Amino acid sequence: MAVKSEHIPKATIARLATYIQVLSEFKREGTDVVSSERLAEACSVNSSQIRKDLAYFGEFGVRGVGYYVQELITSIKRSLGIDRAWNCALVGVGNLGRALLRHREFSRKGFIIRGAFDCDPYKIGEVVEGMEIVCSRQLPAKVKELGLEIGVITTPPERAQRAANYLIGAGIKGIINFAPARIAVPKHIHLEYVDFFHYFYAAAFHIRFDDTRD
Amino acid sequence: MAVKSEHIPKATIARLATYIQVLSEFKREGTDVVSSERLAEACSVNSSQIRKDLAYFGEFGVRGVGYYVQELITSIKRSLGIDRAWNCALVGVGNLGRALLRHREFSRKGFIIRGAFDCDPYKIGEVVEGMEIVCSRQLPAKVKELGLEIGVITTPPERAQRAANYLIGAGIKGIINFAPARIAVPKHIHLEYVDFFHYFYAAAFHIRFDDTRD
DNA sequence: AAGAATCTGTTCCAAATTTCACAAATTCCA
DNA sequence: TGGAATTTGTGAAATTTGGAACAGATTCTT
Ligand SMILES: NC(=O)c1ccc[n+]([C@@H]2O[C@H](COP(=O)([O-])OP(=O)(O)OC[C@H]3O[C@@H](n4cnc5c(N)ncnc54)[C@H](O)[C@@H]3O)[C@@H](O)[C@H]2O)c1
Ligand SMILES: NC(=O)c1ccc[n+]([C@@H]2O[C@H](COP(=O)([O-])OP(=O)(O)OC[C@H]3O[C@@H](n4cnc5c(N)ncnc54)[C@H](O)[C@@H]3O)[C@@H](O)[C@H]2O)c1
Repeated sequence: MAVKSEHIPKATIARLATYIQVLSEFKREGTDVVSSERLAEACSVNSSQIRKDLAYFGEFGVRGVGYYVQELITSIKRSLGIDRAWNCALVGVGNLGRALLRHREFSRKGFIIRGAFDCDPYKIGEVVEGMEIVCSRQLPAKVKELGLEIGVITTPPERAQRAANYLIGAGIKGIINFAPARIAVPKHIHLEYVDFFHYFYAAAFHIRFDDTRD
Repeated sequence: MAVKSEHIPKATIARLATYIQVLSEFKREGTDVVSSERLAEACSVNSSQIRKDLAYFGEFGVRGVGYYVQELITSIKRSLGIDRAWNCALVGVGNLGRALLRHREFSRKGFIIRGAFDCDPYKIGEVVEGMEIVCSRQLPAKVKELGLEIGVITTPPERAQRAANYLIGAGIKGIINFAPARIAVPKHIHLEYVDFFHYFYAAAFHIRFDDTRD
């Protein structure tokens, strides 16, 4: 994939995800071509922002016409590296882990949970959504065997570092941490934090202070 | 609460959430005082970033000393408007909705899910985590009765707009949308999108392109 | 076929955000 | 008590990000 520029802003990656979502809706509605202006409106961003975001990766539009919806979806997916499947390991099969396991959309979008790991002996052996829960100690073997690349941590926060250590030792390439705990990883491991409370805090802050401004 | 400045960057709000998380860990470990330098390291940010973020809301530190951990947690919480409880409505009690309902941490942090709504007749009447699922049509009555302020949408994406409409009609003040669909809301309603795929896309992108740079 | 209309890609400028650097405040210690 | 050692809060500099504007490419219209 040709990345034209060195560094791509985090915000651009976030917006590209939105573009895919909205473009998919357009496609479902039968829209074949879309202008940056129309896409911008649906995504609540500026149209030149969209054109600039896309320009990091190439030229995907046709002047005087716009963007072909399906083609643009494909191009963005290739740009993000999601034009192929990613094998994931889920560590911690509790409430949230189960919700993720049962969510069909993950595999549909190319993120396939191929291993479910827990350390609770009562859970090991249980089958959730056609997937047998195995002991965390089997991580190294399974990561190699199944080619797992992304680790998803849904353990309690105090166990997140240990789960990360297992994953890293097993040779995982990136980690998505749903537990509300900072964890330390070597520089070559990509780490994403998913903090639900962040969104609740932001909502509370804005509700409280946006319109009680007197 | 005294907000010193007009506009506060979204990124600042996000970081404040991280600061609370890390400070809580420090507190648990028995640390009473912390410098911006040490906090910065734990949060992987620049120390003057922290000082500037805090400066939006007031002066919470002591020169030559640092910040008193408990005091700073309290100050940040007050700054964000989470020094009180927020009553929430959960709309769509499926896999994800149940995970959220069962998650004790929400009420512990002051976000109390007081109403669970669904439109599936098979689910209405069921009790999850001590909460009876009621029909979405009861939203207006319940929002008033229970003083619900934040609506949490965990319906399928094609129902997200309808759920939002119910919530808005019922007089909710803000919405957190876990469904992967853009929704339209009036300007006075605060809206947060939670898109899990965003994190997976970002991970895929960085794993693929950070270290295959040749 | 020529001119009007449309819409992208890109350059240039403005605004916002982050980082640096240091004066001011506080503590510690001799 | 005074001077060294810390560490905050903040103004100024540097960097990053977003937006306006327009040349260049394409289609539409007559
Ligand atoms: N449930 C939610 O809606 C929700 C929302 C936001 C964040 N979270 C966070 O997600 C995480 C999981 O939440 P949950 O509600 O599913 O908790 P849970 O207690 O239901 O599940 C945690 C699971 O992790 C397993 N586990 C513990 N240590 C482990 C280890 N070292 N290796 C492998 N597995 C291990 C436990 O056996 C358990 O099955 C928590 O950190 C929580 O704070 C959950
Ligand atoms: N499960 C996950 O891990 C996960 C992860 C990311 C995103 N999401 C998103 O969260 C949403 C919920 O996912 P899920 O797995 O829980 O789906 P689900 O199908 O298990 O649950 C959806 C629930 O919403 C109810 N519902 C439908 N229309 C409604 C309406 N108008 N009013 C009230 N309730 C209504 C349904 O009856 C059902 O109980 C989806 O949009 C999904 O894409 C889920």
